[in-house]
Amino acid sequence: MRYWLFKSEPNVWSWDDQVAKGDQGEEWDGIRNYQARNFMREMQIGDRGLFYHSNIGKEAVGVVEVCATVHPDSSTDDPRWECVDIRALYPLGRAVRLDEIKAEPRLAEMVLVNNSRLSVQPVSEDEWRVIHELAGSLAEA
DNA sequence: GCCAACGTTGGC
DNA sequence: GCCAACGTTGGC
Repeated sequence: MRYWLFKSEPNVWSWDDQVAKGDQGEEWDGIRNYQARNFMREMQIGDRGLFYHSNIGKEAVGVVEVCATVHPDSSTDDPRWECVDIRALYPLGRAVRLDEIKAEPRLAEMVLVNNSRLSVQPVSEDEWRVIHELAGSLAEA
């Protein structure tokens, strides 16, 4: 199983919106960046991801699971763009803010810190554990 | 609201 | 295939 991070502006699509979709999940559509799309192509069902609020909040708020592998993005006719489906699994014990992530030496290599514009990105297993530690959540939840 | 960083586009 | 111009993202 691999770990990822999904960025969303909460005024457009928030964690609460994601939770409201329930177990059926929702397309992670609208990605128009090759790097991000290529990461989605690597995703497997059951992979986990952090749900991160950009712009407003700037914090990781919950954990999602990939529930459909990559398929055409229904929000465009352009065949270049594909996406996966994700569903909400559980909220973090508390939100972990970007400034905390930047202040944590063990997270200095996170893509979020070094390439803040990439909207879908991989997270290492160590980083995954540290985020959960900061959130007061069990990584195995 | 500003602007730096980055990605994409298109002319050559 | 280079690179200038432009558009977008996202932190501040």
